[in-house]
Amino acid sequence: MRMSNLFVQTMREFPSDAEVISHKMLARAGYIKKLTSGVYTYLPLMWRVLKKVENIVREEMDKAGAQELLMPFVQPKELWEESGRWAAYGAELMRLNDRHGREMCLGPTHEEIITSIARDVLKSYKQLPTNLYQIQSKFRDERRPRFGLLRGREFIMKDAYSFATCQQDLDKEYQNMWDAYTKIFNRCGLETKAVQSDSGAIGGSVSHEFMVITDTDAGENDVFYCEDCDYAANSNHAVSKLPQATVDGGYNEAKIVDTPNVGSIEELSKFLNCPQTVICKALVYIVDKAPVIALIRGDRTVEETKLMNAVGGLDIRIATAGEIEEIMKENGFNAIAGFIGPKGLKKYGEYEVKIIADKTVTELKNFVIGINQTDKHLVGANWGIDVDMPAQIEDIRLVEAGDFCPQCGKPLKVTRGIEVGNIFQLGTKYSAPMNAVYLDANGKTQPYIMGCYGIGISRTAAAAVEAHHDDWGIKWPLAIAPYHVVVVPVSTQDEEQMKVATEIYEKLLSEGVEAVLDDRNERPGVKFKDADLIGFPYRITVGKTITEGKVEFVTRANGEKIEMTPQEATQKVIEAVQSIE
RNA sequence: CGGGAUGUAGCGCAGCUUGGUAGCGCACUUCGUUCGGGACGAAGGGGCCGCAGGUUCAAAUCCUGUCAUCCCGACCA
Repeated sequence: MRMSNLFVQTMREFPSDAEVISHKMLARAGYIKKLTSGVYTYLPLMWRVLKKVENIVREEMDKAGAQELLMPFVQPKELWEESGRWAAYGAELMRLNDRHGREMCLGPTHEEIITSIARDVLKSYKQLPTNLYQIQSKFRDERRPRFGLLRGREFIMKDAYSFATCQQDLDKEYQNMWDAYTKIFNRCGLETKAVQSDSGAIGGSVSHEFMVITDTDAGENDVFYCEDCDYAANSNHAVSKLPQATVDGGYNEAKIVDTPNVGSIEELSKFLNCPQTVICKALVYIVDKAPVIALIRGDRTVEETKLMNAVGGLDIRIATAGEIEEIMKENGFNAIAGFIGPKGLKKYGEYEVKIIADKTVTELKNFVIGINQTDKHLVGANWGIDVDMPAQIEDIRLVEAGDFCPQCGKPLKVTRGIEVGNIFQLGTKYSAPMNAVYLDANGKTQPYIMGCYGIGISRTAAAAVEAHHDDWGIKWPLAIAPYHVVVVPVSTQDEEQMKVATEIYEKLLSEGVEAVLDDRNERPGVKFKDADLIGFPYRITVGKTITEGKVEFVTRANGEKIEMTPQEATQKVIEAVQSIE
């Protein structure tokens, strides 16, 4: 490709609406163009990158024994009602009507479709296990699209679904996919960490996310991991052993004390001159419209996903001041947030008040707790005497750096990660309600044991930019770069330079190297800046030293510049390209 | 969805307070000079000033509404 023909417009400045580095770089270097919020055109350079990521994914999936297909993007409501997700999925599902008023949606994921296809074909245990995948655009109407390709509403995803007759086969396929993912991300030039995660709206039990570790804003997930063993988990799922802490308040007797305007744990701890660890904090949540009181030790934070799962809900939020007021009133109290306690809270409208205690509060003695009276707290409380121990005790706390590893007891570290892939064990979550069954060896019908496996293709490409860039631009890993090399004649007016540059370029092309010849009549500075910004892994500069038979060979990844002959430079690129897996 | 901000050329912005022929830099076209890290000069092309109402002799500017975009909080590839 000649640069003069390449469909690209680099910009001197970053677009003002971009926040994270991958978005800034990709927009400025002419890879993507926003159409509307969270929806981007992949311009020719970007599309080449995406196709490379796709091909790596495709090769490894095929090697792992999965078969590719392509399912429709538009899907009928009926299938989603079979699985129960038409109601459960919420506003993120892009719904629309066809001309007959039939309700449809744009596929955010394809469990329903694949299950309906599988049940028509996979009728015998002899056809199992099997794994089907596709690479396709997905649509999710995100509450808040941001970070460019990292959180678009429309994005490209590889999604795979496995069907098995038993848990052992699912376990095997799960491991098989795990191994394939490790290879895929390695080949893309990305270091990933597999972390345990919550399985969220897709459902199921066991799941892992593949995270690109990056301590920047672009990493939307907190990952807790242990350096001494293999434990690693998303913060929404992580558990830990707690460091030693005071749990006995040391009060001789239970009594109600005035705590005027002392609504926060920090203030309360100062006011009473007691550690935060001897306070039992009560937080009011609304889970799918039902009220839930979460009890947790004062120094700790509730992990809302864990709480939501403990209740079995799909949506969680902290209650508003107004809702708290109503709940209090309905149960004969009058208190504001900061003075809430579990005692005496029974109902809210048609719902019962659920009380969930985190494990951290169960060991408290002579502790401090709210009693649903504004400006008052009970000190010296004990379970079973002053307050009933809640029936449901769960781990609902957010792990903190410095907590101890649940496996080996060493301190946990925290970092941020970009989730580029995930693997789930679904079990019969879809096959059972959708009556997706096969006949086993005894002629009995059984639901498939399913798994699903996703990779964000466009997100992976963006994550690669997050992981590989500098102030001047992108540093693509060779395997997913849009082109392998740019050949730059310093002056297009100089016949000798142009001649040698063109020869190098043509030789590279003939050897299967994806090369660009920067034949623009621009000053060298412009060409170098563009080369760095676009991120060609290699650059061969043909300048004045060509009279001595030398060109400059530049490696973008490390900035190394070496003088060599045109033949040597050409050979170096050819070898590098041939060494790509 | 709640809170905050912004919409003026492909990109980055000024102009708005105090209404009066729509500007600057980059990019683009032509000519000339330059030529190893985003050159210089000259001459050009490109705007429903987000959209719709209103006030006014006159609106990018004032008023009302609306739409869009971005940022901060709860979800996920």
